[in-house]
Amino acid sequence: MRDSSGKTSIWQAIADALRSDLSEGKYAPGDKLPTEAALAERFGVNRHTVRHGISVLVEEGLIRTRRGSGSFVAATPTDYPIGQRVRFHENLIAAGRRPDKRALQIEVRSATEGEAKALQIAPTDPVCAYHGLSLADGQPIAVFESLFPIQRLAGITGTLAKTSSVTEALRLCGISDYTRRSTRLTAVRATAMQALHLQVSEGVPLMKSSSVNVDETSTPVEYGRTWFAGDRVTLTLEG
Amino acid sequence: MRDSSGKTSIWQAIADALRSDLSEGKYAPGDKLPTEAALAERFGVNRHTVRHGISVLVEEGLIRTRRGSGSFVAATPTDYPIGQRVRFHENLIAAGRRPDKRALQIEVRSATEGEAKALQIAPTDPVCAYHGLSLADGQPIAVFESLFPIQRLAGITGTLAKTSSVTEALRLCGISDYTRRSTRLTAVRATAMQALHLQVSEGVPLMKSSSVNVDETSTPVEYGRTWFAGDRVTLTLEG
DNA sequence: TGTTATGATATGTATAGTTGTATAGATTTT
DNA sequence: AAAATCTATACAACTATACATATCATAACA
Repeated sequence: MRDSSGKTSIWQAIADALRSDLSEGKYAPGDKLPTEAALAERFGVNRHTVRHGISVLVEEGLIRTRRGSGSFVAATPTDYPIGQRVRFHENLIAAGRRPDKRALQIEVRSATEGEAKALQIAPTDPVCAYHGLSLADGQPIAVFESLFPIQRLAGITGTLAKTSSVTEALRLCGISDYTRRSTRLTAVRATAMQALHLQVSEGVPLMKSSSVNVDETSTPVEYGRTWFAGDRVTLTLEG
Repeated sequence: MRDSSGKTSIWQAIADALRSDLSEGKYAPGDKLPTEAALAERFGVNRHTVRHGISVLVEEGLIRTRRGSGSFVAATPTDYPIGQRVRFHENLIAAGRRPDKRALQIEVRSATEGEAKALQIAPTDPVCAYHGLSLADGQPIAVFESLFPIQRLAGITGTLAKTSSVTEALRLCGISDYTRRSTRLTAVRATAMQALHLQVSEGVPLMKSSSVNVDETSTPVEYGRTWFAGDRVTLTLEG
């Protein structure tokens, strides 16, 4: 059978079969694929052969697997424009996705030297550190840490806990509008904790963004660092 | 093998995260950690995985868990000096802790041979046996049994029931001061009953102290045996 | 007032299912 | 002969679910 004419290996045939299933919309993004055991039974092959086929699609970014849980259809990468006005919520709505944020930790601490410099405050001045997770259609796309100068934004700590929206929180502190002054991008490897939150493997490349947002008087109101999952987000720069 | 490949397991990442939280002082000793369910939600993993991470810190002695109550930051070991003058209350105050005693049982019985010898009384002479629990900041640190020669200390039984303080009870019996004549230390395993009171697992190591306190005339007034929880108390010997 | 009952909450335990990894061997292809 | 492919087996790691058991706060009750 196999050796008669075709040179395609079994694992390749399985990968092709699954790929066409996906392109035909048989499984929607986020859907759970049959278990490896079920697929092995369906194709009449060993489970390892199925795994080989699946690994190809994982490599292509079409499938995400989660140990103990199953294999899932991956969402297509999200376009995320970075320009003068960067708004997470608006950006994702514009990209046709459902945005969501999850607060991981909100604390008040003193700023480090570099943070104080970015925010143009005195070293060791208190800041509100907002640690969280950004999701698109329920899939995590970035972890972030936003720092706010408390002395300029009284009460923002309590506000963040309720809204989880930076724009909203700033508005309630009297900042009706803010613009991005600077953005710096680098590529880093995911730490174990970042990988855990982003549901990727430790060490995969992330895009790290360090940015400063200022109000109408050009006074820094937020210093944010965001780590985007490289295979789920495409940063776009206008111009 | 695992660390060479650079992959950190999830439970290890969680243990690391919690450990750094503790070392950063995010949670003070005695504080309650978030529930396992809350941590599982925060990390986006199953509760069992969180439990695995927590169990590591429990093993390290950084965390104590209490079924039905929660997980708590373990208090650092209490320094307990043993010298000429040993006063439970004073010792713990000096260590910056809140002392407390809980009487478990107070009975009058006849002394055993060894007890009589230690107290220098006739065998089968009646003694007041004071069984109790010592706590620091609400956490049990020792179970003890104090024996008092009734014939020398009339009315001490009723006094103990009120004050629970050995020093106070002896003072009310005319013993204005007492000093320690001897202390013997051994290590034993916690019996089921001791483990229950100390809220530890059966079989964990305890430090057993057998001591004799004498009044100004060098007459024994108390023969005490104390079982300290090994991981919550550090006995210090001056000199 | 003090005791008991009750419900909500939290940890402990058990079982089963799923993906990840390792090892070994057989078969086919190069 | 060597490499790639596939099978077979076993175990580790994580998930999912259910239930047991301990604790705590509160209400009901004597």
